[in-house]
Amino acid sequence: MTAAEAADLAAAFKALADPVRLRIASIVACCPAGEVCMGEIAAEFSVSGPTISHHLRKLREAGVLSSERRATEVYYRVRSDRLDALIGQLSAMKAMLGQGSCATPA
Amino acid sequence: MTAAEAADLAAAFKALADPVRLRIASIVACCPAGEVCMGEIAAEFSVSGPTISHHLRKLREAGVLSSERRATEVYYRVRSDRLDALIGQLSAMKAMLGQGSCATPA
DNA sequence: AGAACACATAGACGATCGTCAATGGATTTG
DNA sequence: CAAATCCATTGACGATCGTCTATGTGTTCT
Repeated sequence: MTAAEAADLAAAFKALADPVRLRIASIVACCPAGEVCMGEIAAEFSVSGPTISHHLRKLREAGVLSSERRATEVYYRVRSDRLDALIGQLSAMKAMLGQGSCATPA
Repeated sequence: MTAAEAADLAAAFKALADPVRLRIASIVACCPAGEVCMGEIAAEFSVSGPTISHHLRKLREAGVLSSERRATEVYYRVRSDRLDALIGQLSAMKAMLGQGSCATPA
C-alpha cells in the first residue's frame, strides 16, 4: 500500500479510534431510519452537546458520516462506501496472512 | 454495543489510526513468511528505529500483532482473531444500514 | 420583528501522541 | 570474558486530542 493510501485509511480509522465516536457510528448505522440528529445521539451519552457535535464533525471530515440539514435539525448517516474501504483493507490483510502471495498490499 | 466493547475496539482502531502503523501492519501481513523482524520493517520507512519499535509496541498492546523472540531478533505476526473482531464490527454496521433491524449493535 | 429551538464554533485546559537522540538489556560470536 | 548485533526503554520536545463553558448561526413560530 502506498503512503497516500495509508494516510487516507489511517484518517478513517482514527475517526473510529475513540470510544464515543465508535458508539456514535454504531448508533447512526443501527437507527431504524438510517439517519439521526445530534440531539438524539447526545441523549445516549454523558458528555456535553458541543462535544458530540465535535465528534460528529470529525466523523464527517473523515468520510465516515454524511450530514444533511432539514429545518432546524441536522441528520447524519453512515457512508457505506467508506465502510467498504475499511473492510476491504482489513480483509486484504487477513487474506494474505503468511501465505506469501501479497495481491495488492503492502 | 456496550461501552466496554466500544473501548476495546476503539483501542484496536487507534492502533491502525497512524499511517506508519497501518503500513507496518500491512507489511507484516503481506510478508512471505508471515512474520518479520524490526530491522526489516524499519528499512521500509524513513523514521528512526526506536520510533518503529514504539509503533510495534502499540500494535502489540492493542492485540493487532504478536511477537516472539528468536536469538537476537524479534519476529512479529498479525493476529487474525483481532482482525476478525474489527472486520466483524464494521460488517455489522454495514449490514444494518437503515434497514431498521439492529441485530447486535448499537 | 422577536423569541425559541437545534446545532456549530471559539477558546482554554490537561492529557496523550509521534518523533528523536541517547542509553540500556539480551543474545550470539570471537 | 569481550565485542558485536538487534532491539527496547528513557526522557524530552512540539503537536494534537477530548472535553468543557460561553458565544454565535440558522431556522421556525408567534
